[in-house]
Amino acid sequence: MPETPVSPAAQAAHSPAGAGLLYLREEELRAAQDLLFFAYRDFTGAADSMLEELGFGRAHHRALHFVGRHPGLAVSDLLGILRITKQSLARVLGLLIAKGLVEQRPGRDDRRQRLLYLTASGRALERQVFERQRERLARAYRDAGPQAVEGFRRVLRGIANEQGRAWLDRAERPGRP
Amino acid sequence: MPETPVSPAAQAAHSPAGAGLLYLREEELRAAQDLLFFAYRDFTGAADSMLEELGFGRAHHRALHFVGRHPGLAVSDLLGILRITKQSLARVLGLLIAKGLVEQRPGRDDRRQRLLYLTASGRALERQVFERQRERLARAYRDAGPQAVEGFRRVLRGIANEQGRAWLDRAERPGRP
DNA sequence: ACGTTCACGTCAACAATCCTGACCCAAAAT
DNA sequence: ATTTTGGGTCAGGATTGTTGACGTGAACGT
Repeated sequence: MPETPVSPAAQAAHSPAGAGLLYLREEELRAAQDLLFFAYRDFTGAADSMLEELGFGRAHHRALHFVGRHPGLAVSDLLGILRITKQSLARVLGLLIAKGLVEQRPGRDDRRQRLLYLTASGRALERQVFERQRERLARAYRDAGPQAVEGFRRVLRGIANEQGRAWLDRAERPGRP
Repeated sequence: MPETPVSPAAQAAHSPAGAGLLYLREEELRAAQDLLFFAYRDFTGAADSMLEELGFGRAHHRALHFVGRHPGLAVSDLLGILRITKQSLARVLGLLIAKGLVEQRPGRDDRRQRLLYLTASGRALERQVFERQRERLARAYRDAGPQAVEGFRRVLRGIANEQGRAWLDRAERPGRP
């Protein structure tokens, strides 16, 4: 007998009287604001001192990170991910390129493009910065367990918009989203 | 027969050959970087246009939010939450106070303190901004379901540091953390 | 071939938000 | 009485983001 597909919310609605929807209460949603703030604050903060020593800031890290995640990323795509103007990115990217961490190559299909790649030293640096964040993340994952991690991923994915999800998917399956 | 307490990570380790630790692989951790970025980007972005119309920015929103979450918050505590200097906060808070959204009252136990409260209009505004973020969050929660939400909370809580967790706990049980 | 559009780059000035250092007043602690 | 602490102010500087304008050359459409 095939089971009828039921959404997670619908499943919860079937649990003991009304209790199933507690997680949608205002207080729960407000707590999420706090959770996101503190987690993001501390996650990004973990890399700050290292970035600072190198004369970089978070903006540089973000650029470095996404170029590393998507080798051959087009400038316009990076703009779309970071949600900043090209002038703003130019300053940040210019420094990364000047420092030999990022390189640009003309696109094969469109020679106007300046596809972005991390250099070997760029990858090395990105890895170093990643290590600063990794331990915090791994510990949180281990403490929470795989089921919780799956839930974490599902919810965050749902908070991100369509474009964000497309890039998340692409990171798993290389190719333009 | 009482069950022996087993940590979530240990439970996972007992699952089919090695698969239990997949969620701690580097690629999984890297994906978390992306997830956090996109979710936070879009979550905070949801309120930006409203804030801008009012002549405020994210810094103002953060201050407004936490004063609302913790009525009677001391200035030094807000500094500790936001991780900014008092000079920086002074500008932001000064505007909120000037606009009649926040008020200060001397502490009862320590008259040097300037305890912070949202005014009625401050609360009204904070609620309006919250509504901008709420729907996105609620939809993500509904889609993911209560189990996933619990997981989300557990992991984010684990990413935040001790101080963050203390404030998270206090938001649930009013009182200084 | 030519006109238009597009990817990216540059220059410039300004804004939001954060920092450091210094100094001050008054309350609290020693 | 002296020292420490909570909060405030002044000032100058840094990071990162914005807007507008202009330019080059590749790609596209006619």
